[in-house]
Amino acid sequence: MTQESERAAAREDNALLAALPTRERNDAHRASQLFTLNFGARILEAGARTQHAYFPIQGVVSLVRTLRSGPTVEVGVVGNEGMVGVDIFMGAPAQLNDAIVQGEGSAWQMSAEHLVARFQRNGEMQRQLLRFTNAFITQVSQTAACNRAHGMEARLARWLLMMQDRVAAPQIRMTQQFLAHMLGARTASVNEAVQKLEAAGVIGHRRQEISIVDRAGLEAMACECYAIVCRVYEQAILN
Amino acid sequence: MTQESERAAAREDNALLAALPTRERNDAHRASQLFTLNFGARILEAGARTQHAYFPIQGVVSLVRTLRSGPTVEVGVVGNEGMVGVDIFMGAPAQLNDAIVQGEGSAWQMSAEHLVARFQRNGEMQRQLLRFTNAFITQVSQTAACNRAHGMEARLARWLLMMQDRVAAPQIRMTQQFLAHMLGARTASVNEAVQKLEAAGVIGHRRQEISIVDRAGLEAMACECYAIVCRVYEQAILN
DNA sequence: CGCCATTTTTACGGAAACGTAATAACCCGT
DNA sequence: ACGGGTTATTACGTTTCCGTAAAAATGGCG
Repeated sequence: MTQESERAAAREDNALLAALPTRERNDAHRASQLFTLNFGARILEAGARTQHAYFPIQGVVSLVRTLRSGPTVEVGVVGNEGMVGVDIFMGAPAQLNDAIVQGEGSAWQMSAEHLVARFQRNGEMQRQLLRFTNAFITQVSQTAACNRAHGMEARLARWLLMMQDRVAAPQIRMTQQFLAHMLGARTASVNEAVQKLEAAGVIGHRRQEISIVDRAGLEAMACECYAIVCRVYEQAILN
Repeated sequence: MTQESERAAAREDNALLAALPTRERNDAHRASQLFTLNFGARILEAGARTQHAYFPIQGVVSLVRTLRSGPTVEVGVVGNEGMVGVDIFMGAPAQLNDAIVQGEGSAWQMSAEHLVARFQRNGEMQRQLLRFTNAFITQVSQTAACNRAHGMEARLARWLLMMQDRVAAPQIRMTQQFLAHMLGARTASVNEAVQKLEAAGVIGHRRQEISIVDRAGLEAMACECYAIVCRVYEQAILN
């Protein structure tokens, strides 16, 4: 089996579920429904009790915090490698992030009750969920530091790379306005950064779309945070 | 029992352990040693396998991320209400934050093995640990957004308030240099902010020390993040 | 094919923080 | 009371990003 087909195969199921023993995996599937991730959909709402968890098969979900003072900031991003709705099994009454679909695709949707039941069986499912949650904590930590220390350009480069890893396509579709919401900045600032990256020859762009032209070059312009988060997820998924 | 003495009583044990049923609580104590939190001590090291968890009784521990590019940034802070070393039961090989003692005091130190064993008993201990971890995720998320959106002055005010809640003393001792490391800024920038807060009459300060003069005033100058994180911890600790 | 709403790009003054580094204040120990 | 090292403060030019808003371009639809 080539690397190519392995990658394709991996995208046929959520990686977290795929890592389960066959029996648990089938059980998880039976307890779930396929759910379409439509661009822009808010699948979790800040402040509301979380009713469902989502295990993305394809597509990307951003966890976004809206500040009273106005701006919104993305604190983490979840794709095939993880799940959305950790608060369910963490015993929280609610969570404070919105979860917004960034990249279209599909996900397994599991009710809170079903998820809790499976978590409490203390098996591989629990183990995988916790490992993922820990990796997620690392991602958010890194974002916290990154937001303090790194400039727009490097942060944009990181964001594009993380997004591409999860949509597995050379182009990324969204308005710069939307991107600005994710990065917690002005549209104009994002635009400036986009143009700098383009001038450097690492990305191309047109209305509603950015494409990665020179991945290695883009990685070089991204902050260390990209590599760090990648590594952490690799470790979390390996058994 | 007055509120005063209740508060004092609460500080005789770590709140997370104190919330356990007597039997589990005693068991946790037996599996732990009292550990002195000395100012500046690094009780967890980034990249190293976490050998011990710490349940602060008094004192404060900061979780700090060091970026390759130089600066250090605090991503979260833990006191009496929580514990340090969540990665142990989250099944991680290591974590990427340093844990540094910010406020002197003491803590229960429990070995990773003991903690894992107790976590896996699936009882109230597990439940409390997970609830705390979720609150901690919220804190880090908030910090991520805060670092992007709020200015030095507001962030400093928030930091002072959070620190004071955890040391339960009117003064906070540390150099502005140290503070700058926490806030991920220059000493000079911190100094400027300190002076502004002092000019506003909400804090006083002298070498190695900042004291809170007008708490309500300071709260008014802090960003929303302070109140949000407070509320989340309250909810996590209530059963 | 041209209109129109959306999206992108440009513009400009200003605020916040930075890098660097020199100077001043403070306090401990002798 | 006097050093001397640590800590705080001030200084200055520079960069990055913000707020606001106007101008330009893009592309779908009639």
